[in-house]
Amino acid sequence: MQDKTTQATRQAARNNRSRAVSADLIAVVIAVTNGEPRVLTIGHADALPSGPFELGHRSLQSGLRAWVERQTGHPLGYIEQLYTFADRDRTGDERVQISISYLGLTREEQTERSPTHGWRGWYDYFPWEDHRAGVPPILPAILMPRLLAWADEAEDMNLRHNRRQRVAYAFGLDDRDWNEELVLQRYELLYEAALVAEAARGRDNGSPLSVPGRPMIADHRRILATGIARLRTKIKYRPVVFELMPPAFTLLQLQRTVEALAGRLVHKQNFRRLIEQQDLVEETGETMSDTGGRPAKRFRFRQTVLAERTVAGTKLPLSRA
Amino acid sequence: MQDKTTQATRQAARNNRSRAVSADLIAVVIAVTNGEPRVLTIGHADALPSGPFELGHRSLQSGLRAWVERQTGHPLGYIEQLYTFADRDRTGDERVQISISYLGLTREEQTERSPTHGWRGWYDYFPWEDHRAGVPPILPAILMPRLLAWADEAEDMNLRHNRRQRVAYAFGLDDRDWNEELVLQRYELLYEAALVAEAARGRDNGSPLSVPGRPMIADHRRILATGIARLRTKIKYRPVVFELMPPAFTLLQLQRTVEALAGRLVHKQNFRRLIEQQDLVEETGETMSDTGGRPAKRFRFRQTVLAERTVAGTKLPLSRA
DNA sequence: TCAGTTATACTCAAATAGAGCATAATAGGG
DNA sequence: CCCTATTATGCTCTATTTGAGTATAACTGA
Repeated sequence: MQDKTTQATRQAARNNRSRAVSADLIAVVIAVTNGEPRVLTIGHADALPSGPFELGHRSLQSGLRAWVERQTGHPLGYIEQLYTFADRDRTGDERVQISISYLGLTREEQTERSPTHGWRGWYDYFPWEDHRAGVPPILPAILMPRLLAWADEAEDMNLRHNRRQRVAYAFGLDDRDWNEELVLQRYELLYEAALVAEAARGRDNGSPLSVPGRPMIADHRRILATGIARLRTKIKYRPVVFELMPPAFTLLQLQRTVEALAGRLVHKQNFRRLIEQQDLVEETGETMSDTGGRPAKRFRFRQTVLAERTVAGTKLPLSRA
Repeated sequence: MQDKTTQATRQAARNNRSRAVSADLIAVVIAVTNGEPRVLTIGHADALPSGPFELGHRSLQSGLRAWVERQTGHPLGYIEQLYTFADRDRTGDERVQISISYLGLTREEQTERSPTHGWRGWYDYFPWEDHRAGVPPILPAILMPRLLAWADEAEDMNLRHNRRQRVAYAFGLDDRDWNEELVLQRYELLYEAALVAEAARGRDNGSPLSVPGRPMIADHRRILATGIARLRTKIKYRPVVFELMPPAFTLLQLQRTVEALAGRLVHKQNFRRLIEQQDLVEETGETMSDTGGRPAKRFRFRQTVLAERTVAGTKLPLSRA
């Protein structure tokens, strides 16, 4: 049934030339604890869990789960693929390295401190991304002036104009709104403008400007940015937030989690309206009287919505204020 | 700066265990010609262009471009990554095969017929996906009865219920709307229910039911479904349709292209309203008097929107009728 | 009992989306 | 030249959806 062209192609896939490939699995594992989004790291909080895809692994996903558990002891729940990229291995040999990155969502267990891994607030890496308490001072004070200076230092007029527009768009300048999804674009601009530590590595320019945000090894911070961007996009149309919630929760807790992820505040009443009218949750019957004020009903996620609509829709109101 | 845990991890990536990996690049290349979406195929229109990622390739993308050009002579414009998956190589050796799939958008050049490749309407592979002329007869006549029968043949009550719900959701039964984005979910249901030819391959069940849609080798039809789903989703929030358009076009031509992709019709006046108010296009000044009726203005895509908003938004009105 | 705080129910207006009507500008056939 | 068919284009109208604000309700702690 298979024809010759096809056979030839598939045959080629098995011959020598493609042998020098190794595949790494890299995990961006997120939890939200006490209203802060956190990422699972290893080393000195400067690396994401990762390891090679091996013959023993039944699938990419199971290989990833195995690595994360081995390195951090933390079992993974929900995971989804982020992106695959290839790098010529920098250590000199002819090997080509393929990295397949995943986004994982869990809840941070009451685990012991460990020297080999830990949870770290993601805004440590991206301090300019948290707009819950208004625009972070670092933006107008440091980043924007430097970004604009970088844009203006371009010789070519078109390049200058292009840089300015990209900055304005990514950082919501002029009359534009801040778009919390553009995490990756912002990181890349900062990288291009050499305003993150990673940018200095390859080069020999000796200007170690004090530069914001904790760096990571290799391109791990970039991968983290990709994961954050994906998550910020996805919570708006899929019920993934619930992967980060305990079995029962109040609507305010749910709201705080969404706000933590989005890095911006939400209109409380509208948030409730949207959640309720979508039938995403049901009351447990209990009520919580924790932080002063009227006790809140507790809810649980209606697991059935996952069955009903495998690709269910969820909407979240992210106000502009 | 790097700590030991990390070094050890990255070291592991280079040792023996991960050596037996080869990476394939697979392309879903789409064009829209005469109001029909078409996919670039090789062989007897039963395979997607693909080939191994090799040392000579500068990047995954350039490797993909090289393979597509070599196999089809067709240069690629816009491409984006779709998904990466791994299979144990079925030919018996211990090799693990990683496939990285891409979506490419171009325009079909006035090329010669070729025995080794060609363009094929994508609805040949998914006849149930074209709802432009109403619900395709194949759905009520063949697929729905068989799908429901498949759901009911489950022993377990919960499984039965779950199957029914998935079918109802994916195919828009009862009061639900048809959701054109669920291409992959529908294909997977049909696969599970053994209603596509590919499903019979691994098994020895000898019931070669007449089954709809042209099959492809391996999992290529599944990859194509992934690409179609991605494209149908993406045209709603990114200005990617224009990659498929000639330099100048009328609004109706643009509309027909969108309809071809979405597999459903669009409200003409609202379509224009949306396109125009988003400043996506500008008049060329010319006018077309082709198919009877009042001549239409010709437009071109405002290339600057790509610069203005690297991740620009686009909205399209997909009516329910 | 009062002040502070959160929960929850509603109301209102602006923006968006879905549909339909009306008019304009062509080609082609009596 | 007039009439008909056909597509282009401009506008109106209504139902929804979204963003925001007001008004109560139900607790805790002083």
